[in-house]
Amino acid sequence: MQVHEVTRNAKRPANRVASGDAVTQVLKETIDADTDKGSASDRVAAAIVKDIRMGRLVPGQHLLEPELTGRLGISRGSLREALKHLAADGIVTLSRFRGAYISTLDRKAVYDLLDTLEPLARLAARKAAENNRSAKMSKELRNSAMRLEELQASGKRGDYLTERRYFYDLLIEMGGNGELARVIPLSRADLFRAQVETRQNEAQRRKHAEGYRLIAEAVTAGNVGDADRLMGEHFAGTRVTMDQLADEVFPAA
Amino acid sequence: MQVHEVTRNAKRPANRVASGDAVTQVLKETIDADTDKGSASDRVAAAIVKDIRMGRLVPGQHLLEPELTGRLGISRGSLREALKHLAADGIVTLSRFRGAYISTLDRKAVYDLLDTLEPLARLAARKAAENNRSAKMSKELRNSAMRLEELQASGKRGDYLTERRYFYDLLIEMGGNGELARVIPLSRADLFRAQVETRQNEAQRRKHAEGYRLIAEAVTAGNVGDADRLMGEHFAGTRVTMDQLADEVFPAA
DNA sequence: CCCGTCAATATCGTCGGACGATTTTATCTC
DNA sequence: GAGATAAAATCGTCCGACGATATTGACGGG
Repeated sequence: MQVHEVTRNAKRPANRVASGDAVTQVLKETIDADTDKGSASDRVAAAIVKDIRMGRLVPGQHLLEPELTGRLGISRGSLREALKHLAADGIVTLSRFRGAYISTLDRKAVYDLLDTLEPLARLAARKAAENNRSAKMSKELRNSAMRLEELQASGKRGDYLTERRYFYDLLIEMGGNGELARVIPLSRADLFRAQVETRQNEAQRRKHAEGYRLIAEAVTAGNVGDADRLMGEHFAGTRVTMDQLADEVFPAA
Repeated sequence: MQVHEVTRNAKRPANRVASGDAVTQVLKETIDADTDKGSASDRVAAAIVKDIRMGRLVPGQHLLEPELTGRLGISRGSLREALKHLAADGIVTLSRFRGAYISTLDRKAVYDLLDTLEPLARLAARKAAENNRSAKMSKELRNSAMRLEELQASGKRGDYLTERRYFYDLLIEMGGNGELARVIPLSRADLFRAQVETRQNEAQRRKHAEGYRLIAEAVTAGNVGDADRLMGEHFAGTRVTMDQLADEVFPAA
């Protein structure tokens, strides 16, 4: 399970300039600006996932409770709820007396994730195509796919991943399946993407971004079969890319 | 996310006699006997899911923090972690100042759950069939399917659901996909089953139990295609059963 | 007798401090 | 320099407290 940022009411990612501030303030800002509602632990969990996307937290990184409570201005109890939540989603790994670490995905974990995520993503695409009644959301989905191609070209990796998350949130919201929104491991996919994103070459990245545009077109055209098939091809392409990446990208867990 | 009872190392359900004790002791016993490891919040969450399977907690039921901490002998903090976890998995619904309730699934939620669960269950069946190397686990899976038919006939609903959960845990463990174990909403399926189980007629129940035997045979024979197809037919049968059930089984959420 | 108003109660979300258990690190001795 | 010992760090759990809000019950008027 992933961090349950409210998937309904998917929120357009803010186009914030990345001020290279002291890390001490970064998480705090993230919370105040973007995840301003929900319980304290939900806000913290969402902020940590976002910081993974933005590259401010990297796989393997050590998270200390005293430090985080200090930075985020919350109590240990609330922080522990957030970490427990993230651990259940496989975003962080908790080890007693030693602290929490941002999880690292080895090669098998990545293929397992892709195998599990694919049927859910295809379901999301089918449901969205079949259920899409809102012209506004259709337009927003196409816009998001367009922004993805722009962000890919501009090299803003963190913003690209945040926009990608928004794209999936939109797709799921359009499909109207609340269970899918709860189950689909988008946050773990964020972790996966953050880990491999910088290791891909230009062609791989471009193809990845193009996939979203094709999917958006099929979905907004109400073409259920194409939406499903294109999402499948998108995953097939991702697997090919993974096959091409060196082993060092996937440290031993 | 569902309650992450350690799915690896799936534990055979104890054939405990249901002593109709004071409810005050029931949860406590459940914890001590069956969920004896892991953190306090994990034990509590697992115990609550189990009590839902056993019919000791019913959908819509009100859970009060002071009462539960008293019964279970844990602090409020640990209980809150457990409730938060269960809420993320859609097992309980938290509403501020009003308490926690066992979630109730309306008709749409049930169909959404089935749509989401089906591709994951089929993936589990395929992976188990394709990956099954342990003769011991194959035997255990067939035994579990056999016990399911016995328990169905004997009318022990709670034990049937617990065995069913064990069957799925086995299947997933055999498949060896750790991501699937994390994502598949088995606890929510438990909630769904507990809600509808008593409303099904004999024929519906018998067919349901038979499905597991067929699946177990295909899986242990290493027949990937059949395993996938049979799981799909199993879900198709479940949908037919749901279509036949009266609306009153699915209260307004 | 019914209904609206208002106070008392119940309940959650969060906080801060405390303790034991265990790992990690630093210090000291040889 | 290596090993043993002590100190520090860190998590898991518990307890008590406070504010905020919903629920409940009492009270009085119509």
